[in-house]
Amino acid sequence: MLRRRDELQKLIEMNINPYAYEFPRTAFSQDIFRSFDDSAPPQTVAVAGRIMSIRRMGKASFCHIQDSKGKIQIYLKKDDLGKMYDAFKLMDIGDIIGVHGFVFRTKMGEISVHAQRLELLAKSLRPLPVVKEKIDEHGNRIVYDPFSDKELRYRQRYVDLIVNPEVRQVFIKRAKIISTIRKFCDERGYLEVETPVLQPLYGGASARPFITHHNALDIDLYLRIADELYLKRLIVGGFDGVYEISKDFRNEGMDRTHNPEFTMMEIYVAYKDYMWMMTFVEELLSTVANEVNGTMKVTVGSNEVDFTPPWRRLTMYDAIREFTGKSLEGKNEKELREIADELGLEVDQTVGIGAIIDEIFSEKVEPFLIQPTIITDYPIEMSPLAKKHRFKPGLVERFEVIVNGKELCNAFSELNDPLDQRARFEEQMKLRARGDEEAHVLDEDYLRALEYGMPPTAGLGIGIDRLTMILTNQESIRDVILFPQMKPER
RNA sequence: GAGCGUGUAGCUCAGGGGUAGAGCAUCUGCCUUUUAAGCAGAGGGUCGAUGGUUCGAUUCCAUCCACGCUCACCA
Repeated sequence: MLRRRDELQKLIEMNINPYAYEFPRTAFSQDIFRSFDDSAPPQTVAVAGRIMSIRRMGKASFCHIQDSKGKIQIYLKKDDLGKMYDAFKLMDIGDIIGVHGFVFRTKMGEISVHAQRLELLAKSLRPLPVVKEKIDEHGNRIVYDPFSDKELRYRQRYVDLIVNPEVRQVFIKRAKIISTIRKFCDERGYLEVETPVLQPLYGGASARPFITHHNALDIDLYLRIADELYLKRLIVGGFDGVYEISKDFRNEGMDRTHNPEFTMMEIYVAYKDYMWMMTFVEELLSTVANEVNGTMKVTVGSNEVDFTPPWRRLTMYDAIREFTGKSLEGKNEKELREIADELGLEVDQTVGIGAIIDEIFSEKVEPFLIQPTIITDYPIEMSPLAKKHRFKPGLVERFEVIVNGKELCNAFSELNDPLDQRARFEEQMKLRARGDEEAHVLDEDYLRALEYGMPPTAGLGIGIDRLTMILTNQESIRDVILFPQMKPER
């Protein structure tokens, strides 16, 4: 750092502004490679980027600069640059430069830019973790001593992005996923809306909220745990389809698949039911997979996941029967506990039928569903916002999409009977009174909205972070969130 | 929240009760087509923090902090 300060001072003394105002770039690295032609006259370009390596040989040097699309080699000669070549001697890996020059091919065959003019655009004062690499005879990129410390990578994501180009690709894909979802929904006429992040009551999911305080009103507000209840209010208001892609916040543990703030896409479509939504989500996710990776198939860890529709659909009971040989249909709580016991599962004594079934499913079925699978018809106890099944008592019209052993989407035929909804909320309040901090809160205004009448509606939620994990083959949510939550540095 | 593990130079890592090591990076010199450039030389560390044991601790012990993995929790 001190040395670089000295260099900075010397550059200033040479009458060079180390922090330029702009640079008239005409080309990116990759575009130059694409358009290069050995037989054509040399093309003049202006490129800019960060110096990533330097090879000095007295009165001539090579360096690689990195721009947003890749790297390109620059050849600098004292004969061509004069005073600026001396300035170049004061430049380091990490500095951002602009180069005017012509494109040529070196003796070693690398397409490079022969610098005719050099400008310093930003002097770097902090040494970059230098990653050396070479391409072996098979064309594989070998990286020596990569910048791999996860704590540093997450805390200083800017450095991670500079040094680890594959990280950049993950976030480019993430943006593509979101823009594809948006385009897909817009094309079908659904309206993108924004609903409150700060809510006087939180709802739409089972989770503990973050609480904050509004000074002027002197009231506590909650950061939303879901968008659901506000979006359905908009269906009451007469929109045919509304969707929102936004951050939700849940005040719970963090691990490989959970970050306290995460991105959710929710969509509600009037006059549709969950059967319609199954086809919708198949089309949506297969389109997204195809747009992002150019194929419906994606490698996730040691599995290959194929999003080509149609996906397998089976009921939760059938899935449990298939994977455990046990039939849960019509069983009472005592019988279910016995079955759970036989399967070697420990189920808390206080929980009800729904939770026992959910436990069996989560442990014995879900992890083994690798290909996209639609699991339908969940126990009513777990789903206070879903409509009762039209002919299966005790169940609701709900489905989840399981991919690579994890829940990716959750959808229902939305409950639009205000009296039933009130009864369900009251059940939740009883759970809350018994100490379940994650039980839903009764929302009088939401009930009032339903009392005005909500058309039959299908709703869907997709965890964008988890979707990104699958489509980019990342095993931690922290690798698909630019700035994941960390404890403060001390 | 629990268990296990990690923390040493800018980065990646060795080491080990007696004042600290490598490669790359950095600095100096040579080098006008190099590419993990090369050659010769040099500098760089509160060994995560705080206590304890010891003549002596970076090393052993305890506590704390941060991170990772697994589990628990979690739609």
